[in-house]
Amino acid sequence: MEEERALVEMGVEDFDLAGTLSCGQVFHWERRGAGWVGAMGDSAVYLEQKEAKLFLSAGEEDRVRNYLSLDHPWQTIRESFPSDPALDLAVEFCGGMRIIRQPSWECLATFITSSLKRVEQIGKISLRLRRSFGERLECIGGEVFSYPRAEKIAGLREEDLRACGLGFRAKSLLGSARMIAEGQVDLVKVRAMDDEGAMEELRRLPGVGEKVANCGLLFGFERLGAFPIDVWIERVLIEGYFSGESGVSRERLREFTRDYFGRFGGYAQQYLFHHARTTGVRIGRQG
DNA sequence: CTCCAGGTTCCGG
DNA sequence: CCGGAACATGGA
Repeated sequence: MEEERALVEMGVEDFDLAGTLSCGQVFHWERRGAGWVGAMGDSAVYLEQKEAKLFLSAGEEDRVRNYLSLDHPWQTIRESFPSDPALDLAVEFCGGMRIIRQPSWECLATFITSSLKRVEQIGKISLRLRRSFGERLECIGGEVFSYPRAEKIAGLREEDLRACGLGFRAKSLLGSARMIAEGQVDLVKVRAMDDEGAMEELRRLPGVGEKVANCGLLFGFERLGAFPIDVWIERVLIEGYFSGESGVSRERLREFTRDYFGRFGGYAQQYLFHHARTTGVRIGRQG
């Protein structure tokens, strides 16, 4: 078919496309047939994996390689991990999953809208914002939409955002977009800061606390040592590393995760998160 | 109908 | 510094 010719093939090693796109680090990729469609920033692309081959929209090879972090040294990362029952299991389950390079604003904005929402809901909010206020793009799998720029959102009203299902998060997203549009926070400068400085700067934005800032740093600024602690990771840590002890303080968890998981701690975190969430380990809940 | 979701912020002790 | 509560919305 005519469309088939617009796909090119790329060899990949130690890579899992489905896991990478659906592990909860990015929320707007949609399944289309045997593959996925979505926007990498302002570029639409179709992606499909068959074993060690990746099929993608022609002309997007370099962007895809970069976006999917195919250059990350997966074996090195894996070997840098400590060995313990919880992490060993998660690494085996998540083999080939990459921390991708998301544009910093859309990553940060998406996580601002993530608080007290399930992963599926975060995706729906992202897609509604994109369809309502983003740019329409086309690729082989159909149409997709880019994430609206901070300047675009800054010009909207809170109720416009609430119409996309944001609830109380609308105020935070709007406030953050305005601070960035006005230049009060410069994400380009954040990129040049050290981890602590970047964290401090991001937390000036409304709706950005420690957890969201860490997600931003890990997924949007390639700080692979950042270790976001959410309710899932907290359970995993307490069950797997603190013998189920109750009342482990935030500070103790922070201190433990800062050194224990090594310089690629963010990778370990995402593997633990995805494994726990996917295998349905739910402590303190029935079912 | 009730409960809860990749949290943040504000408040009182 | 710490624990609690409010905060909107939608799906189970």
